[in-house]
Amino acid sequence: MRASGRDTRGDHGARPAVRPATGVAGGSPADTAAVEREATKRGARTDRRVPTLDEVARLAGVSRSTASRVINGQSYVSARARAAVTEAVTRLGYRPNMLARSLATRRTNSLALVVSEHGSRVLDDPFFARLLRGVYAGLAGTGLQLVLLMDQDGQDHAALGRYLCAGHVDGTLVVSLHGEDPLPGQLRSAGVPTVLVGRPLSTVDLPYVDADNFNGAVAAARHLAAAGRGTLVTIAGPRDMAVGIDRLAGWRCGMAAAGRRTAGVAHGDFTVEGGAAAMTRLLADHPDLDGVFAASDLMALGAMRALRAAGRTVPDDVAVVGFDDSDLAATAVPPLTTVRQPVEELGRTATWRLLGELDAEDQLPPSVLLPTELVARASG
Amino acid sequence: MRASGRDTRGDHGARPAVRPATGVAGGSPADTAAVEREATKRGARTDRRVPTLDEVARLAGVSRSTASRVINGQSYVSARARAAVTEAVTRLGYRPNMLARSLATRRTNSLALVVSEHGSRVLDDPFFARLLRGVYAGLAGTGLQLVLLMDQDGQDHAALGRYLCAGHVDGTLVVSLHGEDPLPGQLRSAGVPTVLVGRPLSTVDLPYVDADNFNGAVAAARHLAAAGRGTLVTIAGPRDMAVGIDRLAGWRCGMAAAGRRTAGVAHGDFTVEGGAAAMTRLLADHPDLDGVFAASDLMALGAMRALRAAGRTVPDDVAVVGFDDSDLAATAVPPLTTVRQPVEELGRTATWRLLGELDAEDQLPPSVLLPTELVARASG
DNA sequence: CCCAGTTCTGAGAGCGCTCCCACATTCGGC
DNA sequence: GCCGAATGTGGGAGCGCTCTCAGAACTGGG
Repeated sequence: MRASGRDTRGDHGARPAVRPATGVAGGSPADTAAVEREATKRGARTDRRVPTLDEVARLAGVSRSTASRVINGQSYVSARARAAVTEAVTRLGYRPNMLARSLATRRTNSLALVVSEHGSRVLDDPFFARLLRGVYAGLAGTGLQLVLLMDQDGQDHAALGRYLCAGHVDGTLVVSLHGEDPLPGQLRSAGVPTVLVGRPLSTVDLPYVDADNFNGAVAAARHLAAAGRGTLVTIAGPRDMAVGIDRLAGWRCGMAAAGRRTAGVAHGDFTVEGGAAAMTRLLADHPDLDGVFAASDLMALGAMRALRAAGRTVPDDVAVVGFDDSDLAATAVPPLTTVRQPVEELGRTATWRLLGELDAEDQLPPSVLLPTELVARASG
Repeated sequence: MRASGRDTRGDHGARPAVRPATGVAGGSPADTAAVEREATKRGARTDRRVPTLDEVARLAGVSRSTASRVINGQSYVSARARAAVTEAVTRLGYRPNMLARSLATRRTNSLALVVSEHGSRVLDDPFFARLLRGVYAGLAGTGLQLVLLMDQDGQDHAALGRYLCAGHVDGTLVVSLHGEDPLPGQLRSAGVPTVLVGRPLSTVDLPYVDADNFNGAVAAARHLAAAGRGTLVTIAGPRDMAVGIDRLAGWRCGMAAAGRRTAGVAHGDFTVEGGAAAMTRLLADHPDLDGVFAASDLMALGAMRALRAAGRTVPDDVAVVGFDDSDLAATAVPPLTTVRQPVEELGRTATWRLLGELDAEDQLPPSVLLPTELVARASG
């Protein structure tokens, strides 16, 4: 028994009392036996049979068809039959088996939000929380269940695609695509209605919803150039994501339009640490820099931390502009000048677009771009 | 068409060019039409028929049984048949329909992680990111898909239970239970293998895995009492969660054991803001306080912010002790003294326990409590 | 009282897959 | 050459549900 040596209790719900400190680390649960256990062997489910529609019908003294009609609230059912079935349902504690229903109707009433990113990383970025809020808002009142899927560590990336294409969900929202991810192509060819959040890099024929990253970055460049800063650098996002590419392109374009050149570019991974590291590199290469545009708020915060550590003040020595306008931007010290993108609306719009797809509405816009705008605060 | 007035583009994947700023907010996508649209009307799926096992078998010139054997990698298949089926599968782009397979096998090869909390709130708390990491670690190599489910705004809480009990998943991990949530009971009676993360308040006969909150809080009390602080207060968690109750009980017990009494208790909701508000209240009631134990790191950070705002220094004027030992604790200024709970291991252990349940292993511990320990840093 | 129209009901054929069972082959050993 | 075992294959009955269709049971107007 693997749990030997670990403090265990069976008195569920009992009020805890002072006990000797729990100790004894014991073997890690992720031991070899657990790892080698294959999925195929799994599944000796509780054998307590769950009641089926047939049993309900028999108990109610009607046919399966009539029972089904009652359960799905259809008309053309006599009051007597309806009462009998309702009674039988509660007596038996019947719950319709969704799998069987879905198999027959070809609908699951659930959608997936896929984050093409390792799970643990996702939850650290406030972007996803906001996006999720938007998606939920878009889903309100539809009766659809949203399931979240993320890359798992011990599992190849293709498992996600297999899951989605196997009929588990009616539609898919894909966010945070990297490089040439095969996922959109798979979904496309499997005929799973899909909307991408964020422009894909690969040319896949799927609708997407994105913020206008390009023009947001143009605005940032224009702002810093107009502020009379001399040596401007940028902390760009990953090279393998459209959002990184677009913001860098916009920045370059805005700089060019203002007749300026970019002194230096460093790439970060949208995290605070990445931003700080990039800033440190930029400071080493361009000690005279006095303005920086970071492609995300988190990276801007990291940059500010690195600047502070290097003895520079913000905004006096160096102006900092971020991107996102997350909650952290306004509460930062000093408050962060940033480019606002409507993240909730991104989620809501993508959801709404996907629902349209499911309803086979025509006249749907192929893709949608939502406006971004510069929010000037104290940092630059 | 609802999207009228919004900037749309069809040139998927094209490099963006400078465009006039996107504007025109347009009507919110979550308009009435979208809300009233019922789930039942949904689902005109792409009509491109997906190939079935029958078609694969026919193309390969074998029976459905043989085709199935090949696809599931069983033995007793001739090399010739195997090759023919493999060929047919790729030619047709066949993907097994999981719904049908699950219906027949009564297994779905997926587990749910249910967060009994509104989605948007979840992602703000680093606890969940760590827990998720642990769950993924526990799942590595099993081939099981994890789906995340959270409370949705426009949907009654029961929808979650219905989803889980309807055969969508083989097992469920439930975290962040509040009060007398009916969910565990539903899962129990539906026979869905379930492990709770965190002690439930209701007396439901389900195994749980939890940190030793009680003794952790005892240690915090002992620590503050031994530090020679005179007036000690605590910021407790929600009254409707076991984790809140247990930490408060532990604190009280530890204080009593040290022959001290608690000057004041304020409840927070585990967020930074809640912690700050609670601290402000406590300061008003007990201006002479010089030590505070917050039931979470986030609340401790909020408390530190409120203390700073009130002109108190940490730890000179007031000692602060948190709970969790999240990443934020070590990087806080000053670094936070806190009670470490092994969150990743909590996730790993719960997962491992659930896998054991699925494999119908006997000798499984009913419930497990993992040790906590005080980590002394500068804040108190 | 008959017949068209409406309301109600049940039989039965799927949905796409698995898996048991029976039947065909092949193989090796005496 | 014969027989049991090992190996390969197809038929068919489910899994639990939906949904069409045909027919039964009521209406009520002429």
